[in-house]
Amino acid sequence: MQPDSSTKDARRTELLNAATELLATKPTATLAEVADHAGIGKATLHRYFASRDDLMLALGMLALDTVAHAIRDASQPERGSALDMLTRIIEALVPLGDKLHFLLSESVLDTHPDFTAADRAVQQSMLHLIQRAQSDGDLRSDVPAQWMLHHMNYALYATWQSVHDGYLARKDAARLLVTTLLDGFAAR
Amino acid sequence: MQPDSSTKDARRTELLNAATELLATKPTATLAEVADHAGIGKATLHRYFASRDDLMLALGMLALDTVAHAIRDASQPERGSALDMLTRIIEALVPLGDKLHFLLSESVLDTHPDFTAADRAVQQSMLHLIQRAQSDGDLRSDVPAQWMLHHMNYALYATWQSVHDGYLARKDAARLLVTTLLDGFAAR
DNA sequence: CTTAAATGAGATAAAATAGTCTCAATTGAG
DNA sequence: CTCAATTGAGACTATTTTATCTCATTTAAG
Repeated sequence: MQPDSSTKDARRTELLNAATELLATKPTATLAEVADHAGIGKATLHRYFASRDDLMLALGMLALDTVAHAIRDASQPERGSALDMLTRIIEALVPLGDKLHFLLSESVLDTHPDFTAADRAVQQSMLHLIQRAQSDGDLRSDVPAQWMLHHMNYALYATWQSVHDGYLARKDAARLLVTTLLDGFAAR
Repeated sequence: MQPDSSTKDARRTELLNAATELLATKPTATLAEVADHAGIGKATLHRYFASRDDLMLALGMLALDTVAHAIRDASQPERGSALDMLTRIIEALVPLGDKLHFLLSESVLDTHPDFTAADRAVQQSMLHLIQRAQSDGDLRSDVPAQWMLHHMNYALYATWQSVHDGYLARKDAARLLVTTLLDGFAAR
């Protein structure tokens, strides 16, 4: 009868997550492959997303939502310094590497104003956090915050990939990444 | 008359460089777009590379050759420590970021044994260099060399992109990347 | 159970892309 | 200059992918 909107939403999200999983590692996958991987018929896929472009936009938006949500959850501004917050955020984002793919290397999304605007907002909030850590004297001030952010984004993605490909233990990943970003590789 | 093989080779390489330029930022570009961007007709493109797959493989191989060559040139084993060599290599690789794209995120190439073997060889030589720098006490020994390598590869690509997109001065790039990798972001 | 909505499978149509072919124009070696 | 090779433009075909449509089956609310 009446479609239960919450159920339908959940199904839609599941579908998007399955699509993310596949497209993050094989961006050229066919819509038929996406439907297969999600375990649904391609007709159904089209009922949820009229075109490939629609799907890509939804994927970008979900990625953004998920990341933004993780950042909010990990922030807990009342607890700890800006650097502590950043550390918690990094730990929270490593498992979301497949979503990050859409924020870093999906040039199709660059043409969607909705997406680019929302993306800018998320990046901006991260930038402010980095700048606060610089003011606190916890992060170097002789390195541009913008650079740190960009570098961090790619490092997050690379780390997720290491875990995904089986070269790095999931539980080691965040710690290794944080020490790499903060302390670098040089021996002291 | 007789085709001058060196001229023809040079033209082929120019073609590949143009293709690299486009496909590194827009991996889904059409063959017609590739031909356009290279300033040639698509018929000619097909005369050099029978299929898209052929082109991709040639791009991967050129990327590998270029990178391997840059590494050899920058090495100069007689001059300086392993860490010095690594630093020179990083400086040399930043401008080759578009080539790196094919070594990092072109899943099509994973199915070409020729490519994966050659890639493995290059990565292996870099790994040995990192391990030497660890033995020398110049790089931390409590961080896996394999991880450093993987992280470095992505950092190189991210840096090239920053320059390419105009967010980072070409002349600042290598220095910033080296200090990031070696010293990290934490204030001392 | 009943029934309307949602789904899957696959046929089909439409569109995009890859790849082939022809021919006139250009190039470059001799 | 001459001539054979190479090229570019675009028509054309083949193939792949996207998108639509139909209909029998499944699902779940009431």
